Amino acid sequence: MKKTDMKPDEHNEVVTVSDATLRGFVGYQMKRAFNVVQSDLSRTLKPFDLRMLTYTALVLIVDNPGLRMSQLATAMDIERPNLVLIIDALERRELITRDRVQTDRRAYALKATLAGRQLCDKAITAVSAHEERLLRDIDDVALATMLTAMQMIRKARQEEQS
Amino acid sequence: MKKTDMKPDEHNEVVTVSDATLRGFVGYQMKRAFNVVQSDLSRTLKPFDLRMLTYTALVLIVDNPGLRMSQLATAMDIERPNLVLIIDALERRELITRDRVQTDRRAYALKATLAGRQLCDKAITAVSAHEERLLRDIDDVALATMLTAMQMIRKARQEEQS
DNA sequence: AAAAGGTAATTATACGTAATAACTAATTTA
DNA sequence: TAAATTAGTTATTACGTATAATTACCTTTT
Repeated sequence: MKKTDMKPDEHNEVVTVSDATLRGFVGYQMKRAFNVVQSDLSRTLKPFDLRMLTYTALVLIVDNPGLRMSQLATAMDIERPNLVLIIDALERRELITRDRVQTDRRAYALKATLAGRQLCDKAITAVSAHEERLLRDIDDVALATMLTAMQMIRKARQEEQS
Repeated sequence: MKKTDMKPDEHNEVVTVSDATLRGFVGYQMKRAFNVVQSDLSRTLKPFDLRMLTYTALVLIVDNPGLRMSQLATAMDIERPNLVLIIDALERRELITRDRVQTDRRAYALKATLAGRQLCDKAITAVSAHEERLLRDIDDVALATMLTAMQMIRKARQEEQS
């Protein structure tokens, strides 16, 4: 039985912690792994003054010029209210523009500025390098299998909710 | 190119959102998949009035009677201060006891009560059933590969930090 | 025995992410 | 035109995570 804590047992008390029950759960493993990936990602994005969600939003805006906020919220799978501050931050730094749509004056068309596109490119390069380093010991087939499985989990919910 | 939003294009504007750039990143896929798993887990634990972390702590205490808080924090990979409220909640509901260790009166020995063990068993059963349902379309080999890959990601950080 | 340093748990605080209700403004529909 | 809907916003709340600082206790050294 694998133990996570290997201190010597001096007082006949618990000195090793068994997570045998939890280890087989996908939720448990995924949470632990995601913590590692996320903290690596946060560190990687820090020099660009981007957070996980501002980065995601920026990439999607660069790739989809003219996007509206509600579309972006749907794509990011977050609630509209939570997108507002993210967009505010990107606009304040002049990485994106937020222009009223002529045909629907309730909506904003989001577009990346030149500075936004340049920062986005640099950030993507940095994130790629960091992921490659973090995942270098996992072979390509296993990685592809994991990515496919994770996409299936996303789809599983979509089907459940409809 | 796969699009996530399939509304009809009525005004020649962006109506589909491409996440092609992000889709290949493990961090992106894992965040999305983890959101699904976590929200399913939260719903599953709600009837037991447990959250993800109180559940994890309870299982580990049941499996490791006499555990100390600092050991539990290490095992859960969270900071000691953040464990305090979790343990408070479990103790308040009399699912665990928190007794001073005689040989080291700074520390507490954590043990599950009978009620704690019973609730834990029920919760584990419910979580197992929900995970099985969520993952039923993923074959066992792919699942095992994913679990292994996620454990390797955890180890990758350990090595980096030493 | 006293001093110095370390450890266990706690308190307070802050940040990032997520969910909800309630609101304004604009648009669509009935 | 009135009613319902949609886009975006504000405010609030909750959860998970991280750090600094504090108290109490332990261990080691002298």
